[in-house]
Amino acid sequence: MAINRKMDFAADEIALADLAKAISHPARIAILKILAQQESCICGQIVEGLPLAQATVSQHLKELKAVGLIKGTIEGKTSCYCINWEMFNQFVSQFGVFAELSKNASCQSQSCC
Amino acid sequence: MAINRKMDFAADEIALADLAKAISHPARIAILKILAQQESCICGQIVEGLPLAQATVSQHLKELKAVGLIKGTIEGKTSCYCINWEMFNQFVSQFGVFAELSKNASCQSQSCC
DNA sequence: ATTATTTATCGTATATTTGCGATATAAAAT
DNA sequence: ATTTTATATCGCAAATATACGATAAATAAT
Repeated sequence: MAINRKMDFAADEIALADLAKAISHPARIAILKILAQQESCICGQIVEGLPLAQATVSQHLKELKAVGLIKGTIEGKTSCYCINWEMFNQFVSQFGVFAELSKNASCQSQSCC
Repeated sequence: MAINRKMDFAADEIALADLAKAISHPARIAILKILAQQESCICGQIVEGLPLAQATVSQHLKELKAVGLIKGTIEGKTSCYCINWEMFNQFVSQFGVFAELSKNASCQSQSCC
């Protein structure tokens, strides 16, 4: 890669890409589905629900937590995770930007595609 | 990684993860923004608009095209790309699934998060 | 016909991600 | 006090992703 060009992009583009990266693995999609179904809590049952080792699941949970898509607290011996809907909805709403940009597009030609 | 566990997940989870991965780099977010602004066409100006070498941009375009988020056609000497809104909207709509799952969640406790 | 322009692809170096066994940590159960 | 249980972290191997120079391919301009 020689050098990482990530920082040459706009902050909002980096932020959106980071959120997308957080859900760019089927395991992390599956985790979000499990958490959505149970609304909250669910501790280590996530491990049982996935075809991965405990260490690997823990790592995926860490990545989701790092970008703020889930919250996690320690409850005695176990850990408890849930979706951070505020962040999740903020993430999804960012896709509206693309449609807005296209509304006042400079060229509506559709000439080639 | 030893072995790739991707295929142990559900097809729809893999598909959504693949789309998310396609937009998990700021360069590809930036490309989609440029294409949205111009609605269609725009060939190699994308390269000018990005802080990356031509070969790198071409590779990013290829990835977006591979998942169907953009369409591209050759127009004589140049290439013309545009957003595939059908795929884009289908992608975004998939995030609604998570909210739906949470509606009939088995536990609304919010006890720990 | 030759040259210039545009874009895709190849090859390769480096960076990052993924996966997991081993181990650490910390609370609960005995 | 010791053992069991639950989860996070470390360290490493293998897989993927990123970046780009060099080059190919194909059209347009001269």
